[in-house]
Amino acid sequence: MPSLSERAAARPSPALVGGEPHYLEGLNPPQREAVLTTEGPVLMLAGAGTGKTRALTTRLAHILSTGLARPWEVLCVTFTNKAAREMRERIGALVGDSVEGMRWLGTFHSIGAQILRRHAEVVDLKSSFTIIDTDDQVRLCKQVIEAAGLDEKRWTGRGLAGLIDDWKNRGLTPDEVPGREAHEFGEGKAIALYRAYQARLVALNAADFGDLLVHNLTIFRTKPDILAEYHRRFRYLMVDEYQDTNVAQYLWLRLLARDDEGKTGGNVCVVGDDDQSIYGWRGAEVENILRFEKDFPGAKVIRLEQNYRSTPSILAAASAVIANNEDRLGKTLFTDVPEGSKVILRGVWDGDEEARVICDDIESEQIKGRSLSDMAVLVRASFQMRSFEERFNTAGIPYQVVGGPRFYEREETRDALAYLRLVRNPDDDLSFARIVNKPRRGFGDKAIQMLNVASRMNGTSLTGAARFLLETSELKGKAKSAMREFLDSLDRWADAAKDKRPGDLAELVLEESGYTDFWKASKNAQAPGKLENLKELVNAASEFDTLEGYLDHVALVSERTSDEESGQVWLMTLHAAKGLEFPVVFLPGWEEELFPSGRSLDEKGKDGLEEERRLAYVGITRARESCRISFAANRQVYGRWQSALPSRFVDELPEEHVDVASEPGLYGVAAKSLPSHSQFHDLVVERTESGGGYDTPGWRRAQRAGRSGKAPIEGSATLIASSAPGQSDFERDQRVFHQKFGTGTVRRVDGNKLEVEFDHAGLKKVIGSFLSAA
DNA sequence: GAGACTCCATTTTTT
DNA sequence: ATGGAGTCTC
Repeated sequence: MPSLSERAAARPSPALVGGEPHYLEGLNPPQREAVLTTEGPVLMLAGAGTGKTRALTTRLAHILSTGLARPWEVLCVTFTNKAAREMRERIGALVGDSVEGMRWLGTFHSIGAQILRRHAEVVDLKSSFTIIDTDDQVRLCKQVIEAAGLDEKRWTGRGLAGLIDDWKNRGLTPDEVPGREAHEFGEGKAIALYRAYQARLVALNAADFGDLLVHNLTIFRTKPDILAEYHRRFRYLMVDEYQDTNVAQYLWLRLLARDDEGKTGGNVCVVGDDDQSIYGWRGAEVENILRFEKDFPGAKVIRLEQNYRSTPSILAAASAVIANNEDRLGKTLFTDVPEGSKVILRGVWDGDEEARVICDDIESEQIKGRSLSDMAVLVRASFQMRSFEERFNTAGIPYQVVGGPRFYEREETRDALAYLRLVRNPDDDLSFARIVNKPRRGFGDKAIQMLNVASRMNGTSLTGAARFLLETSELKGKAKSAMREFLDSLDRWADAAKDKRPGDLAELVLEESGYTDFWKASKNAQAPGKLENLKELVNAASEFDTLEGYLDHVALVSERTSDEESGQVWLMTLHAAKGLEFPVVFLPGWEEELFPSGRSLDEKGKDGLEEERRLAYVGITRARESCRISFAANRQVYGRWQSALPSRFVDELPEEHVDVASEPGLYGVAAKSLPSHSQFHDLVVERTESGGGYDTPGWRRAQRAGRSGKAPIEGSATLIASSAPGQSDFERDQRVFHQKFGTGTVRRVDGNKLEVEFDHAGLKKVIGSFLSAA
C-alpha cells in the first residue's frame, strides 16, 4: 500500500487547466488564498457555511499533488471520526489513492493513541495498553475513593472522574496540578486521588481518553529525540475546529508545530470559527483561537466570509444575535443568494402546543412538496425531544433522532468487549471483574473478595491473583474448578487470538464462555435484541484484520446505530447539529432559563451566556431557506410546570428580518380562549411593568402582534390597571388560591409580584391580584 | 438472586 | 415524570 501512495505522491505536477490546477476552479479569493498559503502559520477563520471544508481539503490536495509533502508527512487533526472520514473522502476525490497514505489524518485521540502505542514505555505502559471509556473511568475512580477510605456517598466516582478529566483537559499531570486545587474534592485529597488513579491505570496497562493526549505531552517533553522525530516527519500540520481545542490539545499542537530554535515546523494551519465554539463545558478554550496570532507570530489570518448556505434574512438574524458577544474576532458574513423569507418568530402557550404547531408547519411544507428530511428540529436540551416525538408519533410523521445511546455503550456489547480486551490484556482488571461471573460461574462476593485481597497483597492483577490462588488451597471446591476452567479458557482464547481473525475469535469466545447462551436462556424482554447486537458485534469485528485494530476502533469510534433514512424529519440537539445544514430549521424553546440555559449562566456567568449565544448562532445558521424560532409561556420540566419568559436572544433578533407569525391573537393564546387570569397574562403584565429590560424590538413586536390580533385579549386593560405596583396583600408562607393553578403557599413577596409554590403546578411567579387567600 | 423500595439527579457530548 | 442506582427483603 505504501508503494502505491509513493507513486501517486511522486507524480510531478497536477493536471493543469488554463495554467492552474483544476482544483482551484470555483474557489473565491480568500479560499484560494487559504489553499495557496502553505508556508508559515495560517489561521483560517471560516464563518458558518463559507466553504471551510472545501478550502481545507483543497489545501491538502494542493500540498500533496504539488509534492510539497508526501501523504505521511502531513498531520491533519479533527475532533470527530465523522469529520476525519469526510475529510479523507473529499481529499480522496481530489487526489485519488495517495490519500491512503495519510496515516496521520484522524482525531486528536486516535493520533494520540497511535503515538502513545509507539512510545508507551516512556510512561510505563505496554504498547498493548487498553483504552478505557468513561464508564470504566468512573468505576475506577470509585475504587480509588473507596481505597482512600473516603465517604463514598459524599464523593462520587463521577465527581472525581470529572475533576480528573478537567485536569487532563488542561494538560496537567498529578505533579502539575496547583496545590490549592487539592481541596476541591475528597477532603483535600484530590491530587492524591488523581495520583492513585494514574497508578491504577498503569497497573491495569490502561489509558483513559485524556491520557492519550497528556501522555503524549509527557513523551514529547521528556524525550526531545522523540519529539524531534515527529518534527522531521510532519511537514504540514492542520487542525479543524480549532475553536474547540482544549489546553492539552493546544499544547500538543504547539509542541509538534515548532521547535524552540524555530528551525522546523511552523507550517501550521488551523481552521475554525470563534463564533461556533460551543464546547467550553467540556474543556474547550475559545482563547486558543483568539490567541493564535500571538502564539504563532507572523500568522496569516484569512477570513472566509462569503456564505453559500443561507438567505440574507437568516444571515442577518444570526449576525445580529452574535454581535452581542464581546469576545470575538469578528467576521461579517455576506451572501449572493437572493432575499428569501424572513425568520419566523412565534410564541405559544406551552411545550405541547409548540410541538403541535411545528408539526403542522412540517405537514404543510410536506404538502408543498418538501421532503421531510429537508427539515430539522433543533432543541437545546434532550428532554425537549419528548414532546416532539409524541407529536410526531400521533401525527404519523417519520422522524430520526440524532444522538442518543450508542452501540458500544450497551451492556451486552460492553460485556463482549470485556472478554476480548481481557484476551489481549490479561491485566485488565476492569474487564476481568466485569465478566468473571457473567454468565454465572459460581463466584460469589467472597471469591471476588479473596481475589481482590490476593491481588493487592501480591501486587498482581486479578488474573494473576487467580492463578496464584489456584496454586494455594484457599480456593475450594466449585469455585476452584470454575476458576481453573475460566483461566484455561482465557489461555486458550489468547492462543486462538494469535491466528484467528477478530470476527472468528469474537464468535469463539462468546460461544465458549457461555455468554451467548446466557442471553439465550434469559427471560429478559430485551434478550433477543441483545443477541442481535452480539451478532452485529461479531460482524463488525470481522471487518478488521487484527484484534488490536478492532478494539481501538471500538474505543475511539462511537458508531451510532441509527441508519440515516431519507424522508424523515431530523430531531437533535443544537450541539449535534453543528456542521449540518437543512433547508428548513425549527428552533423551539427560546425561553429564559432553557435557552440560554439557566445553569450555564449560573455556573459560567458572562462566558456561559456568550457560549449560549454562540449556540443560538449555530442554530440559526443551520438554516438555508427558512428558520422558525418559537418560545412557550409554560413548559413542563421534570414533571413540574414552569412559566417562562421569552429568551433574551429573541429580543436580539433584528426586527426588519423577522416576521411574527400571526396566530389569531397574542402568541396564539387568545385562540385558546384562556381565562383572563392565566399565567400568560401575568407574564404580559410583568413584562410591561418591568419596562426597561424588556422594552426591546422583539418584545414590542410581540406585543403589537398581540394587540392587533383578531381576538383581543379580554380584560387586558383591567389587568394592567389592577396590577399596578403596590403593596401586596399577602405574606410569606400564606396559603393562597389561584384560578388556574389552585392552592399553594407563598414563597417570596416582591411588591405585588409573588412566587407561589402551588400544590400541583409547582413554583410560579404570579401577580398578587390573581390570588385570593385560601 | 430477583423484586420492591427509596433516593436522586436530570444541559449540552467526543473521544 | 422518570429512569437509574443503591438498599432491603424474602
